[in-house]
Amino acid sequence: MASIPRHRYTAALANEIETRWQDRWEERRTFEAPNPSGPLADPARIAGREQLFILDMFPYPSGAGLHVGHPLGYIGTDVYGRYQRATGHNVLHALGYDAFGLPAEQHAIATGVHPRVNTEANIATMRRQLRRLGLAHDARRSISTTDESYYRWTQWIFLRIFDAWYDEDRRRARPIRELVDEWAAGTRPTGGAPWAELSHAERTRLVNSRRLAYLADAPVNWCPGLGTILANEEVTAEGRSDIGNYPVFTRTMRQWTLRITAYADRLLEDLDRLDWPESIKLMQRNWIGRSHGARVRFDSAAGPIEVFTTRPDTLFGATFMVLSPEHPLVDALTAPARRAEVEAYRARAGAATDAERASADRPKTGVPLGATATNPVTGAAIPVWIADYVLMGYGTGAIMAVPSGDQRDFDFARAHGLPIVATQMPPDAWFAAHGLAPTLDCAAWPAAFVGDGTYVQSRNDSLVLDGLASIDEAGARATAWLEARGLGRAATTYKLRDWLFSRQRYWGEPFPIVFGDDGEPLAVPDETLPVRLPELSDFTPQALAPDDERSEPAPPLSRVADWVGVELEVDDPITGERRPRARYRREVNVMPQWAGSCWYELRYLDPTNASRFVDADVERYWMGPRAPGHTGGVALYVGGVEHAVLHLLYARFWHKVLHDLGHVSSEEPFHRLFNQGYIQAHAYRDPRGQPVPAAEVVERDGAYEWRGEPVTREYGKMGKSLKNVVTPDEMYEEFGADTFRLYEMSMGPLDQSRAWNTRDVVGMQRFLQRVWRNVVDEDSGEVTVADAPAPDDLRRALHRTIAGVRDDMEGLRFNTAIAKLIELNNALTLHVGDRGDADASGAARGGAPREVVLPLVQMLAPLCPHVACELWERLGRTDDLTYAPFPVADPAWVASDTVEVPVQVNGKVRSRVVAPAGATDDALRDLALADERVRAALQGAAPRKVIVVPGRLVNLVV
RNA sequence: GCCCGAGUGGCGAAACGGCAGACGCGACGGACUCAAAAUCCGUUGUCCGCGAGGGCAUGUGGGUUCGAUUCCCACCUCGGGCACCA
Repeated sequence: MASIPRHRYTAALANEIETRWQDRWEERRTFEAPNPSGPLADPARIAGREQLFILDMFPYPSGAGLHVGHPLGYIGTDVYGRYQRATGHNVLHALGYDAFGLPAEQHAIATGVHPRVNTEANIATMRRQLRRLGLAHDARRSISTTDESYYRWTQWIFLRIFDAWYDEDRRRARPIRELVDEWAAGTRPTGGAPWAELSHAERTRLVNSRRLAYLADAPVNWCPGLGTILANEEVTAEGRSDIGNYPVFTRTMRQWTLRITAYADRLLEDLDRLDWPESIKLMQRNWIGRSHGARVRFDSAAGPIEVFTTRPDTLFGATFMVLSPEHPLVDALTAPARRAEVEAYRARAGAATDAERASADRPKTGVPLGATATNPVTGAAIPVWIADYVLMGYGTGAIMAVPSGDQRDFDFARAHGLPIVATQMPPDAWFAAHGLAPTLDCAAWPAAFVGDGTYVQSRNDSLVLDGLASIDEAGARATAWLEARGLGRAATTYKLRDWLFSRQRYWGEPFPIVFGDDGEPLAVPDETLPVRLPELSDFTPQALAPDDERSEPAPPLSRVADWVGVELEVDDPITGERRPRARYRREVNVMPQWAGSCWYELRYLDPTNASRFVDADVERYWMGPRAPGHTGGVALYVGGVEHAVLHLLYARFWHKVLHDLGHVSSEEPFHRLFNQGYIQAHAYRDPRGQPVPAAEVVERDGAYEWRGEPVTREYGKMGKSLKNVVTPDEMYEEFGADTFRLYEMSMGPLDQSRAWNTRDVVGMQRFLQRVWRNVVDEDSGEVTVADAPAPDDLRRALHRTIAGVRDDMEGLRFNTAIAKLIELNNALTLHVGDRGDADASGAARGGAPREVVLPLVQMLAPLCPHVACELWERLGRTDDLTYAPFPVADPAWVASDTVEVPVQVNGKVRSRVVAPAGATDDALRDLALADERVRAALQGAAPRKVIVVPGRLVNLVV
């Protein structure tokens, strides 16, 4: 041990430096970002600096603690933020905690510790672990969604949504009072009986039915295993809960629902204005699932049946109809002779879980109702069936079946012997691909034909599609024909459903809603917020068997009688006047996990504001639109891809409501989104399949062993159960935070997933040791830099590095920025000479030039700030490195006077020539032709063609 | 099934259509050490050759181009999303 030089940059020294600088940053409040006004204002520090709001998806405070994968994105934003501070920006960067919701509550139930106790302990642990990472966060702005001072405003925003309706004409939300006023004034039809003829109760129900937050009896995802309903987005394709993997059943219940579908078009169209990864935009587009087509009326004995179709052009091929088993007209249409069979089928369909109904490749079942409907273009009476492949929740819950043009209908027709009529002649290639001669006899077809084909057998007295060849044109003609006769109209349908917003749990925001005797919801007055979540000693949901579909939700809050009953003065939604004090019953459901994350970025801006959720000027400063047409929003939002259709859709929706109602200037919450990858790890199992500690596995000749026993390797997430967790604390201990940060950033592009390899971390530690050694003598601790100017080649390397690193930092390419800095330091080391053997010899060579060392340290600062600050100070700088202007490349030194140009013969590199920078094409060609090796390669032949890329390459084509 | 994305040394990865493999790990050789660790220096895609040098190489097969890891088409493999959405 004595042989290690006293002043070597070891983990111990790194730890000492890091904790010292972390304390100093905190004392000096280095990372506090000033607001333009309000309690966090500091106009002097804002002047001349452009604002920049960068954001991480905030974590939920897990009891499991952090592993090395968690901070990847946080380090990325920290590096970017520190770089932007050095380029003169006023950077807002903070981190809060998403602490309400099912994960925290499930954990609390498992451990028997109250979620608040748990949550607070976990937040404290995470704060400590993250502080040790040296993140440049403004600590004043950290919030937890469970703080009363926070969820008070979550409730307040909910009330704004409750008190709003969507005006389709103006394409925006408006206060519900304006709707009441327009109805009362008679300027807007109610869609039913005139306002004046309605009773107060009827008016209340009408108004409530139009709110953006409404109670509705609707099919919901009931999950007895969790004791709550779930949003569609929280249910997996297998029909199980995202959390806990319990069965989910479809049940009709009266639940809070948010009218996100009103925003479907804007959520879809505004994606085009966002700087987001295309893949995420695509996922949101698919989730919203807008389809254009037509609604068409088919008359039946029980009244008109309306269908939605994207292919009105194929109406002539509609040979039967299929209704969803839950369709309201099924009863009326069912012939007495068919009733028993229909009822049996409906019962079976109802009992099937979503999982069973979801698999697309199972046989198409269904039963006929014994009724017919009239095809509006052919006048034919076609049979009506029910089948579970038609879903009540999409379109109208009924379809016209065109077996020749839709594979599902084709399968169904084949299974049940229903007629198939072609309306298009498929192209010859289609038949050829199926090994078939062209024919209109669909009995010979192996599948439905979907695509452009010439229309046939598609005409009646007044509508002729025959001879057309385009789906769009034929569809437009058919739709126009239907519209002219009142039989249908162009229509748009979405996959997106309204957002089921209540949970029968304890650990969430209580609704700021009470009920009177009529059972209609009423908003509690704003000034009574927050509606506090009562402290319960028994917070567990009632134990329900996960498979018991018939169980009933029992929200824990319903057990708190003195909380549920409340005496209040509330405003009458119809008159707008305050009612006399009376007794009400509180809503006992709570909001879902996603509520708090729908607006948290706004609270970072103004965390202490007691009179508004965020000050308008402060919001405009940080998030306002940057130019006409700009959506505004966070400048850079970094997080995992798993929230593509959950948090990211919900937050956009809330933000748009707030924008419509004039509460925020930005139209979108997150202007630029970046998805960081995941850090994964190898895990190892012994021959019995038991995971063994990954850290103790050794590799021998390409195989893996643990305690002499062969083990198998797999790859996946880090987790306790796989015994492959590596924690940041271990990395701090073994290498220091700077090395850890550098390693994570050097592993590859930030948006790519990669495998953790503790073995590789040492590379970055060696790099920092070499940098350190170029500045500080390892034995004496003396700073050894020289004031003499750097030689030209070193200076050139410096300026090229500066230009490259700036580029990489802007583009979040930290891995290549680090590679460039290592190269520069290697060049510097070469210049200083091998100092491994002597102290005097290094000094004799004059040490590393200060003009290179200082910018190198500055460029390192965003990546490994502690050691950079330490070196900066040891180099005699007394100014704050965090705000020292980032080095600027001198173009004169980025270019060099000579360039080495590769010479190709027929596209293969045969030689290189050195030419002056800016040499003409002719000069380059002559140099190339004069080259010995080129002449050998040409073997006396004269090039037929010469391609010269100035400064880059010569290619001689023989 | 449909829709995205990705395939480059032993490993993580670089490369505005222009020198494939920067940078790091590992491995091998050396220095220092009684020794080991740590650190430092050198070599390291692959094949042929003593060498100078040359051949082959970016999942596979085609194409565009003077020139393709990069652009286009088809296929294979892996990863992700959606999944009876009419």
